[in-house]
Amino acid sequence: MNNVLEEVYRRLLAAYGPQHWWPGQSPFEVIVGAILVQNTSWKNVERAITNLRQRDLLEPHALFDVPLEELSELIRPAGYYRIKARRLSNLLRLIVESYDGDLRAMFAVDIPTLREALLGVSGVGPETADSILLYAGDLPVFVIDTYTHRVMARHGWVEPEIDYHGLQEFFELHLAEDVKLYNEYHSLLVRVGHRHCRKTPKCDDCPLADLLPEGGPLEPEW
DNA sequence: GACCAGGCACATC
DNA sequence: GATGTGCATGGT
Repeated sequence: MNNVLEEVYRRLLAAYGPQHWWPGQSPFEVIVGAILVQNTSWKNVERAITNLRQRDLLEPHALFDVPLEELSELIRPAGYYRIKARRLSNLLRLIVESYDGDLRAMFAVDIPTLREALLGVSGVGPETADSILLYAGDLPVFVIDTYTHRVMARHGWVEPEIDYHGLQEFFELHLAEDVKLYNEYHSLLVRVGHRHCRKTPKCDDCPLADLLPEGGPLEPEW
């Protein structure tokens, strides 16, 4: 434990405990959730997934066969439901047509190749792709999101202008390559970001408060 | 009623 | 290449 990332992780884990992200769900449910949760609270996503589960649609072929209009109604509670139905359909086409719906086969592909394939799907960006690789595929890929960026930049640990790949590299270079660690770390960053690192940060009683740079968090207008 | 939520693609300059 | 905008429901 000799770098700031490890210290931050220790504190977050001590403060919040394991987050158990995407517990008890199949890899396919994680994939569906990764699309549905885009810029949306998980609570809303749960309702949508419940609709799919009730109809036994949490399987690649079954869900791919649902007409787009019907699919969009089922996922409506998740918001952006028309665009997300399209995005889900795009991703399902890859899974069904390239891997015959076999997720084990898909995740057996080497990481860079699979990541590129996922990014080739319209509606799958870097965070969604990496969430799928880490949380559904159990592959060692560190997921970056807006909170990750905010927490790291506001504490002055990275340049605010750093991009997705740069930030991802920062984590992957300074941490042991460990799926469990990547999983827990990302979820803890979302947790602390949700509570404290908002547009108007509440830094009192934040487990990272005393690690703030002189003068408080940088760029508080984010 | 404003603001926010585990992004992404596309238009415009 | 940078910046702005649409997408939409549900909770605080």
